Amino acid sequence: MSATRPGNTYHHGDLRRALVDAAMLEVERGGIETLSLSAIAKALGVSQPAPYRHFADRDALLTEVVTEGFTMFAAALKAAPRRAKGREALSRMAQAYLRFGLDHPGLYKAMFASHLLPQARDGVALQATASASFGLLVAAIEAPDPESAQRMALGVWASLHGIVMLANQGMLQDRLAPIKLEQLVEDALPPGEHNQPSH
Amino acid sequence: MSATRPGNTYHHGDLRRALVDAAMLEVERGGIETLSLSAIAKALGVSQPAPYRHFADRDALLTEVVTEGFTMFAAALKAAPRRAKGREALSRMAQAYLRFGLDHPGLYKAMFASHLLPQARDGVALQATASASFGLLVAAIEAPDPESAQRMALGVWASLHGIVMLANQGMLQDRLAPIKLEQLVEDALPPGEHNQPSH
DNA sequence: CTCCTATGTTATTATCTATCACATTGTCAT
DNA sequence: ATGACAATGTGATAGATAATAACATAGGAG
Repeated sequence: MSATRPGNTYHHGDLRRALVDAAMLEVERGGIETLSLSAIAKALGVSQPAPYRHFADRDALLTEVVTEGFTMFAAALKAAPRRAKGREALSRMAQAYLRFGLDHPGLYKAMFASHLLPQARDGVALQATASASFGLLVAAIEAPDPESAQRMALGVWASLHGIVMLANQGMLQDRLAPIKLEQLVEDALPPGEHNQPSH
Repeated sequence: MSATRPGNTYHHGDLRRALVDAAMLEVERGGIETLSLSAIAKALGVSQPAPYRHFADRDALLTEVVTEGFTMFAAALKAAPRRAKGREALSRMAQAYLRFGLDHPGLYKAMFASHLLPQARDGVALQATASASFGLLVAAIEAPDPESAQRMALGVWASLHGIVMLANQGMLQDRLAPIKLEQLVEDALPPGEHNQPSH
C-alpha cells in the first residue's frame, strides 16, 4: 500500500518531516487552499488521521511550512550581498528578494498573504521569524540615522512586496513591454552613486 | 425558518443579489477561505443547493464579489482627485488607494491575492476590470512620454499595493512609531512641486 | 388558461477536517 | 532481559461542505 514509505514498518520513520515536505510542495503547486491533509496522508502511504499525531490541525502544518519559508527567505537575503557593501549590497539583496518571490510564488504568497500571520495563536512566533528578514533589509540601508533607515526600509520593502505580488498574479505581464522587473526593483531603491544609467 | 427572507414566498425575490451581498460581507469578515455557500444559504433562509441556481460553483460567486470590488475600487480612485489636477490629483488618488485598502482589507486581499485573477476561466474578464483601475493611475501620472508614465505608474502601483498588503497583515504596526502610512504613500510618489516638507 | 422556464426543494454522494478508542513499536528503568 | 510507558499509527465515526440529480412551485408569455 505504501508508495512513498521507506520500509514496510508500522511506523513511518520521519512522518513529520515528510508531511512538511509534501505540504511545501503542495503549497507551491496549488497554493494554500488546495492543501489537504487527507491527500498528503494518502500520498505518503499512511492513514488519514496520522498527520494529527504531529500537527494539531491543518493550520499548524501550514504554519510550519510558512515558518520554514521565512527561514529560507532570510537565508537568501543574507547570502545575496556576498562581499559587496553599501549601496551595491542593498541592490543585490533587493534582486535576491525578487528572485525568491518569483521562484517560490506559492510559498511567498502563503508567507505574506495567509491568514496565519495576523493570528494570535501562531502569529506571534511567526511574526518574529518574519521580522528577522526585515532586519536584514534595514541593516543594508545607508541612512543618516536609524529612524530614517527604518522608514526607508519600509518603503523599499513595500515596493518589493508589491512588485512580487503583482508579478506573481500575472498583472504586470502585459504592461512590461520593454521594462524588466529587475529595473523596476532598481527604481524602487533609494538613489546611490552606483546607480544604473537613466533610461 | 426564513430569517432574512422578505415575504414567505417560495421564491426569494432576488436571491442572486442577496448572495453577493452576503458573500461580500463574509469575505470582509473572515476572508476568502471561510466563505461557505452552505452557511450563506442557511443565513438567507434558503436551501443549501439554492445558490447553485445562480452561480455555477463557489468560485463563480467569489468572482462576482471580486468583480464588484474592482468596480468600487475604480470608482473610489476616479472620484478622489475631485477638482485637483496634476501632482495633487495623483497624491489624492494614492491616498484614496490606501484608504480603500485599509477600509476593505478582506475584499482588497480577495481582489489582489486570490487564485481567481490568474485563472484562465474567469480571469480574463476579471483582469480587464482590474486593468481599468490601473489605467486611472497611469492617466494621473505626469511624464514626458506614455512609456515613462506606464513605468512610473507600475512603480507607484507596486508601492501602494505593498503598503496596503503589509499594513493589513499587521506587519507595519510595530515599525511605524512616528511614521504614518499616509507619509509612506507620499514618499512612494514621484517628486513634484507640491511635495510635502522633508522629514 | 395553459405551458414553459426560472427558481426553489429534498435526497444523495464525495471529500475533507477532526476526534475517538484501540493497536503497535521503540525505549528506558529496573 | 523485561515490562511499563510514551510515541506513533490505525479503523471507525461525526460533522461540515461542495456539488449533482430528480422533483416541486410559481409567474409570465402566448
